[in-house]
Parts: sequence; C-alpha cells; structure tokens
Amino acid sequence: MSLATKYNPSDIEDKWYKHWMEQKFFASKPDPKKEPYTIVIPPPNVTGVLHMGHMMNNTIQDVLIRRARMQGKEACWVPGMDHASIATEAKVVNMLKEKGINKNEITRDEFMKHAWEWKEKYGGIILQQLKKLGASCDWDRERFTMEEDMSAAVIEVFVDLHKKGYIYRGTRMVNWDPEGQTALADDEVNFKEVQGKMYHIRYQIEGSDDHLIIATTRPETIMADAAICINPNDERFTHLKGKKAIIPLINKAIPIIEDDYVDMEFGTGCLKVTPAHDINDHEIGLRHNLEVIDIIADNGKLNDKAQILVGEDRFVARKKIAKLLKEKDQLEKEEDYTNNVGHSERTNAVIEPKLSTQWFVKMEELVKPAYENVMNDNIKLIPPKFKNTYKHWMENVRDWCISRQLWWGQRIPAYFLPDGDFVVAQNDEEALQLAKEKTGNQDLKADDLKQDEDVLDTWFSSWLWPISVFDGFKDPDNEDFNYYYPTNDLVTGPDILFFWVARMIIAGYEFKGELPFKNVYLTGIVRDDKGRKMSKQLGNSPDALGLIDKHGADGVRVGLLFSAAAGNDLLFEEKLCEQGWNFGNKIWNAYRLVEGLEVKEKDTPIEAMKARDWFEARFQDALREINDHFSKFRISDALMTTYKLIWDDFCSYYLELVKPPYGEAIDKETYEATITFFEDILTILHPFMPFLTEEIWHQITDRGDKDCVIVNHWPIEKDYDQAILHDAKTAFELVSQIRNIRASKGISPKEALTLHVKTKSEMIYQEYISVIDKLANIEELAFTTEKIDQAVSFFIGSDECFIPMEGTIDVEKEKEEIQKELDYNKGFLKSVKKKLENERFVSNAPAQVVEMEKKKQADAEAKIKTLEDSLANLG
RNA sequence: GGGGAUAUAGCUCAGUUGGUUUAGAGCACCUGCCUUACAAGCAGGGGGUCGUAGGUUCGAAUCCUACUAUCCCCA
Repeated sequence: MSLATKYNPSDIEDKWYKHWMEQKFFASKPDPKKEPYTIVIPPPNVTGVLHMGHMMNNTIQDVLIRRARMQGKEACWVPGMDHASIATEAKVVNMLKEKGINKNEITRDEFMKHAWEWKEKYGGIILQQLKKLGASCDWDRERFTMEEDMSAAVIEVFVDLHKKGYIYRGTRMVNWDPEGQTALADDEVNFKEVQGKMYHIRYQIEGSDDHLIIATTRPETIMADAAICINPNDERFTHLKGKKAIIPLINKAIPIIEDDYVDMEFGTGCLKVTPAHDINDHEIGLRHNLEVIDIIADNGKLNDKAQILVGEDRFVARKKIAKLLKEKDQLEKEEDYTNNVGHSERTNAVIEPKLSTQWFVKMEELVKPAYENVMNDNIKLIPPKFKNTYKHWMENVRDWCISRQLWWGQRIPAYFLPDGDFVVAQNDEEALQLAKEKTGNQDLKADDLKQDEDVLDTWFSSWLWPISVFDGFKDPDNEDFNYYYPTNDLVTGPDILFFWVARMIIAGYEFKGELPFKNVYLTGIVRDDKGRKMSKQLGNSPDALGLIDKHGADGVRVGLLFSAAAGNDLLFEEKLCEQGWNFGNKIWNAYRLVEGLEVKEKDTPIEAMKARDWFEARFQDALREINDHFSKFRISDALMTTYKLIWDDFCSYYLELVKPPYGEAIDKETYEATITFFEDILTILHPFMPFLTEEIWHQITDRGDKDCVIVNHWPIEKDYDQAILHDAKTAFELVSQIRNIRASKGISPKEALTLHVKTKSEMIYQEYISVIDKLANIEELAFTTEKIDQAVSFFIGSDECFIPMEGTIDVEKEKEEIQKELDYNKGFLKSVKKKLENERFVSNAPAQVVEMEKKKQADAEAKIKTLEDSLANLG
C-alpha cells in the first residue's frame, strides 16, 4: 500500500479520536502508585461556540495533559461548562418570545423547565467542538455548574459565608440592564462611543432673576436632581454660594453645594447632582447628605416620582424634555457630543446606573491568604509579570456583588419573613425552623416565608469549580478529591485573572485551607492581524471549525502555538496554520521515504554510522532542551525546538545521510535505527500533533489496539556524547560553506570537488569525510600547510579550507570578499583589545571571562594574518 | 484621574543572576534548483546597534532615572 504524496488530516483525525475514546485512554481514576496530574478546564459558557481563544487555551491544556500522561502520571483533565446566567437566560427569553411566550407571564418553575430544555438541546456545542481539536478530556467526568450537586455546593457556600458574617445586603449603584431587567457586573458592560448631545440648561436662582447653566447629556434626569454643585475654588460662582437653584419644569428648589469633585474646565463648571442616577453623583450625595430621588423604573421608563412624562421611556423622555425646555426658553443650547456609554454585553441595552439592594460578599478578610500565597509563589503565575497586576487588585479589592435579577442560576437561599427580616438556610424546612427560632413564633408556616427572587452570579459557581468538580463539598473525604486536589496547572486568559482565578484561590483557602492549583498559565489574547481583539461584533474571528477542516487539527494547534509565548497576545494569521500543516506534510513525506526503502543485510556505510551516533546525541540534546522549556511553561519554545529537531536535524541531515543512493537498498541495522528514531520523534511530537503522530505510529507496523503513541512513554533523558555534537557541528558548517561556494560560483551539486584543509587537528576532517562527501560531494580530502593557489578559501573556526577552482576564480570579487571579512575581524579585534587593554577590566572581570577574551584575540589575530596573506597572494 | 505592562530584523517573538564574538529564531524577502520523500519542497543569501536621552559599571539589549509611543486594568 503506498501512501498519498500529501498529508490529508481529514482522512485520519476522527478515526483516531474515536479509537482513543474506545480504548479509554482519556479516562482517569485514582491510582496511588502513580503521581496525579490534574487540570480542570476553564468551563466555557454553555451557550458558547468554539472561538480562537478557546482553541488556544485548550490546545495548551491538551499539550500539557498528553505529555503528563506519557510521562506516566495519572493524567486527569476535567471538562465541563458553566451555566452563564445572563447569556443563557437571554437565549431562553428570546426562544420563548419566538414561541409567543412572554417571560413575565409564566412561573419561575415553567421558565426553568424551558431553560433546561434549551440547555439539553442547544447547550454545550462547544464541548463537541473541542473533540475536533483533539482535546483529551476525561469525558466521563464532565460537569455543569447548574447540576444538582454543584448547585448544592453553591448554596452550602452561601450559607457558610453568611454564618461567618461575610455576606451582607447593601445598597449599591449597579449597572442596570433595563432590557434584561438585571444588574450586571462591570465586566459585563461594554463601553462604546455614542454620538449624543450636550444640553445646556438654565436653572433660575431662587429669589433672583439670575440663573446658572448646567451642561448635561441626560436632561431627562433633572427631576431627580438633589443639588447643583460648584467647585469651591471657582471664582465665577462665588456669588451663588449658599443660594438655591430652581429645577426647570417642576420648579423645585435645590441647594447649591460645593465640592472639589467638580472639574472647573468641564462643561459650564456647574454640575447637576443626581444621586440616584450617576455613580459619581451618588458619592457626592453621600458626602453632602443629599436626598436620593429615583425617577427611572426597572424597565427604563420614568416613574411617578418624575412628576412629568411619567411612563415615558428614558430616551423618549430625553427628547421631550429638551422640547419642553426649549418652549420655556430654558434650554440655552444643544451641541453634539461624543461620549462613552456602557452597553449590556448580552442585550446591548444602554446601561442605567441604578441604586438597588443587592447581596455582597465582604472581601477584605477572605482575600488575605489568596494574596499571600501568590506573592510568595506558593501559587505561581506564569508569566510572573501578572503578579503586579494581581497584587494591585488584591490590595484594592472591592466587595463582590453576587446577586443577579434572573431566574437561571442558583436561587439565593435567603427567606424573608413577613416583617422584612430574613433567614439564610440550605432549604425550605431549615429556613422555617430558623425562622421559628428567630421570631419565637412556632405557628409560622412555609407560606409565610418568601425566598429571595434573585440568583447568584455565575462566578459564584465557578469560583468553586476545582473543588466541586471532585465533589469536595458534597463528600469532602472522597477518593477523587483526596487524590486529584489540589490540581496542578490552570490555563486561562489574563482577562479573567480577577473574576475567576483570584476568586478560585480565595475559595481554595477559605473552604479547603489549601491552594486549588499550583501554577496558573496565563495565555495571551488572540487578536487579528491588526491587533484588534477578536470579537463577534467586529466579525474578525475566523471560523474555528472551518480552520480545522482546512488545515487539520494538528495544523491549527501548531499554528496557534507557534506564536503563543505565555502572556503575550498573539496576532493570529491563518498562514501559521498553513505552516502547521506544512510541518505535518514534511513528516508525512519523511515517513514516505522511510516506508519506501528496500532493506538488505549488508554493511553499514560509515556516514550512516556517524549519522546514527550523531542523531542519538542530538536527540538527547534536544530532549533536554524540550523538557527544560516545558518545566518553565515555554510551550512555544518546546514546539520550536521539536520543529527544528525534526525538520533540520532529522530530515535535512540524518535522513539525507542514511538515504541510500537511488535504486540501492538500505542496510538493516541503519533501517532499524531509523525506525527507532522515527518513533522517538513521534513520541515527543505527539502532544503537539496528536493525530498525525498516531497515524504514522500505526503505519510503521501493525500494532495492537493498546499500542498507541498517546500512551507511549515519554523518552528518558540519558547521558550523551557532547563531543560528537561539537564535531558534527563543525562538519555541517563545512558542508554549508561548500554549498555556499557552489551556489555563488554556480557549480552543480553533481560536480565532485576536492577539499584542502590547513589545520592543527586533522582528526575531525578524517572522521567526517564520508559525511561531508555525502552532503557536499567532496571526493577527495587533502591536508596542507601552505596556501593553495587558484582556490576559493574560507574559514572553519581558525582552520583554513581551500577548494581549487582553476580558471573560475574572479580575483576582484574574491579580494572584495576577503577584504570584507578582514574588516569585520579587524573591528572585532579592536573591540576585544580595548577590553584587554583596560586595566580595570583585567583586574575586575572573572578570570574565565578574561581568558575568553584572550582566546578571541589570538583567534582574530591568526585569522587576520591568513586573510592578509590571501589578499597578498591574489596580488 | 489611579495602577500595570510593553518597546529588539519587514512581521511575530527569544535573549533566563550584566560578560560565549559587532544580538538569535520562525515567518516574509532575494538568488539558484522540478536532485527519485516533500516545489506546501531543497540549497544559499541579505536584513536590526536593541524606542529616545541620560546614569550606574571594567563591561548594558539586560540594572536605574526621565521622556516618547503603544496596550491593558480600575474609577
């Protein structure tokens, strides 16, 4: 059976994924004889589809988990999803709307039934997509943050924190989404530049004909004004101090107060203070004890406190107010104004700052161990530059608003008594019991208690993820939890360092007294070639599955990893995936060469013996480097070292050296060594390119179902011959030089050449002549103590080499080249001499460094001398 | 407004406690090759004085200061 000349990933990828699943290679169970290696997936949003960022960070996780598995660890990668309250609820509401059902007209239970149906039907596409990428998760362990046990953990934690006094109710200016009818976290708000208007409104001063002018983008909120604020240093308004201003249209007098907050440069220097509808105004209000008048209802319409335009939408009201003001001649002017307006990430509605009662977690105490254990590197952030960011956040941590006005999520386990007091309990019965104790009223019934309508923030589930996926709350002493927790590495994006990572660390210490993971690898953010973050709005994100179809999963994985230094954003170019495929194709063809060889019992040629010895050492050399890169999470570098080992060393040198002349057979010994090397290479490449390596692994020979590269053992580091690497490097450099001469002189590789060498150590040349011959077609090697006339010359270290070339030498060009090299060496010598002539260098620098400089000087001087001689010889 | 990060070849990045040459890699580029595994390939080559200005040091891409530019986070 002959192999296709081009590697076609789609022929094999599904086949091997299925095989791995059937053989249960991804499955893990506690094995005390083995060291556990655990990763929990950053749970993707249940509504999500695979995008570049997911591919990036899941590829990294897969590389880590596959390598750990090959190293003989009990590798466990737990997959799963979070329930994404807001996004999912929005999807379900839309779905219902299409069916003609209004969320407000159905019960909570009915809604939840629809939501679960939606989840079962449409949720979790992303996990199927991860399989295409090759993700070797233990799918039997898949978890979901809304499933029963995980939810129970969330409730348990809420109750526990409440008991400890960390949970409180508070009034807070929240980002209110009037369309989604919920408060949003800051990170769920997108700021967009919006073309609006700045309205200049005239407020009359009480008891005078004088007036002041305020500039605002939100005239519809004037009815909620509690004061006018001026800067105490603003001399323009000294005369207004202590007076009152009258709100137009409703003719209400409000005080004129003074506060440094007011920017004298901005607007008119007079600020209307609306404590209920602006976060900064709210703070001013607190400082000056101002009345809070909330005139906007939850649905974004003006309520009766507004007195006028009651029931109008805020944007409609804005226009109408402007018109009314104009009619009363109280609108000084309108001008165009661009400002940054927050929009809901989910519904795209303009965010309304709104005062509301929410549930909060007090963070100051909780944060302490999480702070310390990152600062002292018990938990390592990779790259460490994120420690600074983390530190800053932890030192300025704010309380965490955990309530969301939604149904899809864990309902807050707080039960309100008729008098407005409340109890917090795991369930209805417990709540009733507590309520009875609290009130002393034994006649209370379940119906008298009303559970809080809100649910908990999704992060309040996912911060427990590393613990709850192993049922560490439900059953704290279970075998899985004891074995797999704490987990090893967490791979995620820096954008959720606070929202998720920091909170998991907090939860780890608070609930288990221990770190949840040892290393946090923060990947870069995938951007497009213009440096823009990939987003749905911009439509600049390539179709992830389309990329896999086009370049193969292995190609995409390699393409992503090529430019993925930890913590550095990567500018994604599809070309990189193509390069990934090219690499696969290269290996495919290397295998085609090996597979097509005819094997015979015969003597091994010297160059093949050399090649074997060299590659064995070279492989070990690279293996050490790769392991070192992995130990430092330099995944991209580990891949690049592997890439060069395979492409440059194995294909370009090793295979070229052992390849028999056309039509001849290869000796058995070399063939077998080559197959072994090939298997070694497939093994270390497997984490990066799982599909291709598995396919070739099975092409090599008929193997049993269990004999797969995915479970092959990662190579052991062995001692190796350093000298052979050094010598071979010299020989390859010589080969390169000879090829260079052929290229520049237009000499065909088929034309054999003679090589003369002027050297003190002839050994290396003698040993490697067959290698040099095979790669550079040198039929004769001679040693000389004199210059060779009519020859091109070049240096290998301080050895001078000559290739006679009668009649073909262009003397002028030759002189030019020698002169160029001479100039370089002279310049170099000068810099070395400068150092050595500096007494302070010689006396202060380590002896080793001085020694090195002296050697450099001697080498350079010798080289300069021979170059000058050559120049003289050429006349 | 507060905090953080980054600046090295055309592009994307390495450069690990300051000293292995006058700074490396991949891609791109240029030249020559359809050599029988691979033209999505092979061989060879050019290209940067390390954002700017100072400082510390025998020695700075590397440490310090200021400036400039870009990005991120928080308000």
